[in-house]
Amino acid sequence: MAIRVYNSLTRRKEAFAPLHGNRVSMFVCGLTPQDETHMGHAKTYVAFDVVARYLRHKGFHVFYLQNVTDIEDRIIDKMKSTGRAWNDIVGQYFAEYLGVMARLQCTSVDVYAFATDYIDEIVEQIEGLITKGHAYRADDGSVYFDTTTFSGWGKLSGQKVEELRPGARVAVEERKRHPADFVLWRAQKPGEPAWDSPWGKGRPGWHIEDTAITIRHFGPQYDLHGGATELLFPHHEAEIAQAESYTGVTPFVKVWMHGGMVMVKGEEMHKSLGNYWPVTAALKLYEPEVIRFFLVNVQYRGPIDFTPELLDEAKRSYERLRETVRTVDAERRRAPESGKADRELRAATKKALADFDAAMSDDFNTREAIAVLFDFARAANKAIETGAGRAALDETAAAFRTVGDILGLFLTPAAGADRVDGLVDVVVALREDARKRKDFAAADRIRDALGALGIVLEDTRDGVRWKRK
RNA sequence: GCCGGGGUGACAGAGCGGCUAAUGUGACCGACUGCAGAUCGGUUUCCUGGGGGUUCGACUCCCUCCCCCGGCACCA
Repeated sequence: MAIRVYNSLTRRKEAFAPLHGNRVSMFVCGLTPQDETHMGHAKTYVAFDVVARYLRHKGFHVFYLQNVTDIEDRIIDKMKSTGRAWNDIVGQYFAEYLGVMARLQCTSVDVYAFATDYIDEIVEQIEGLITKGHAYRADDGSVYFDTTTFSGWGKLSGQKVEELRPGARVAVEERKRHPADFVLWRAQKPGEPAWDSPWGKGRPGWHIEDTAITIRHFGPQYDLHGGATELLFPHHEAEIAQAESYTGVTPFVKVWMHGGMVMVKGEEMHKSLGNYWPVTAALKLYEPEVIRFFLVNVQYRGPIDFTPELLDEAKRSYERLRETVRTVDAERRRAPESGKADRELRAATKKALADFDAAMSDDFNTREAIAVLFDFARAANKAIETGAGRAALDETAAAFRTVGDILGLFLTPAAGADRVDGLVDVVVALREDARKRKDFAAADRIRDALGALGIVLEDTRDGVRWKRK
C-alpha cells in the first residue's frame, strides 16, 4: 500500500515518494549529550526508529542519519559547574544514550554525526552565506544569519515575523540586527572550547551543524527530516533558511515530520518542574519492551502522558499480545500437521498483515496497527482453542515476527537447543503421569520448579503447553 | 496576541460523509479448570466541547465561540 505521511511543511498528508528511486535519505535531530537521556528522547527516537524500520520493510533503502550536538551552551554550562572537559561530558552521556537506545531496540540509525567533526563544512557554509549576503559578522567575531534576506522565513512554522514576540522565552541578543537573526558562529569567550575560523576562534551555532552534516551526506536536498515538535521553530525554520540560502535549492527537505511531546500528568516534562523521567529510572520499573510498547501505542504526532497508571496499563496490554505470541510458539511444538481451524487462522493472518500494513502506511499509525494486532491475537487464540495445525501456526508466528520486527516488539526469548526442548517435553510428560495419578503435589512441584527456570506450564483442555518467559 | 496540534465511553485512544463509533485497560457475568495460569464468549459506558451552516445524511467538511497542550527566536 502506498505510504502517506503528514508533512509539517504543507500541513497535510502526502503520498510518500523519495527523490531518487527507492533510496530514502532520512535525518533526525539528535540530542545534546549533557545530561541523562529522558523519556522525551525515548519517544522521539523510538518513533523514528519505527519509521525507518517500516520504510525498510516496504523495500526502501533508508539511510538514517542522526546528528549529535557535541558543543553547545548547556555543555559549556556543565563544564563550568563540574570542571570537566566538554568532550568528557559528551562521551559519558552519549555512551549512556547508546545504551538506553539499545535496550529500547532503537537499532536503525546508520550514522551518528558529531557537530565538531564537521567544522570544515560549517565554516564553508558560513563563508558561502556571508559571500551571498545572507550573513554578517558582528563586532565580537560572531556571525549571524540575516533573516531579512530569506523570503521563505516562516514557511515551515507558519509564523509571520511581525507577529512573533521577541524575547518571549529567551532574551534577544543585542548584537543581532534583527531579533529573528540567529547565530551561525559564536566567538570564543575565555575558557570555552573553540575552533579556528576566518572570523577568529569560536564554535558553531546550534542550527548550522545540521545543514552542514546533511549537505555533506545527502547533498542540497533530501527526503525526510524528523524531530520533536518543539524544534519546529526556530530550529527547523533556521535550517531551511540556511540551506536554501546557501544552495539555492528548494525545498531543502521534502517531508518534515514532527513528533509529539512526553507530558507528565498533563505538564511538559522538565527537570525544573521536578517531573523529570530519565529512561534509566523508567527502566528500573518497567521492562524495555513495555516502555517501547507504551511509546508506540500512540500515533507519533500526538503527545503522551507519562504516568505510572498508564505504564501499568501498557504493561497489561502488551502482556496480552506477548502472551499470544508465546502461545503460538508453544502450540507449534505440539500441534498436529493440520487442524480444524486452519482455514480461519490463515484468513485471520492474511487479514492482520494487510490491515497492519494499511494502518502503518497511513502516516505510521502505530496505534491503529496495534489495534489490528489485538484482533489478530484474539483470532489466533480462538483458532488454537478450536484446533490449529502446525503449518498454519507457522504462518501466524511468522506474521507476528514480521510486525514485531517493524515495531521492535515481541523479542523472542533465547530459544534453547532442541535437546532442551526435548528434555522439557520429557519432564512435562512425567508431570502428566503424576496428574493422572492425582498426585497433584508432585505435579505442582514440577510446575514450580520449571517456572523457576523460566518455563511456564499451562494445562489446557487438550493437554499441556509450555512457554519460555 | 500570533502559529501549530487537540477536545470521542470510568480511563487511554482510533476511525470514517451513511455500516451495532475500533482497540486496550478497568468493572461485572459465564465457559474452561484438581489448583494455578492463559484463553474464549457476553455485558457495561460515549450519538463524538457549545452554537450555526453545507448535505438526502456529519463525529467526519465550512464558520464561530469556549477550553486544553506545545511554540514564539540556543528544549527530543
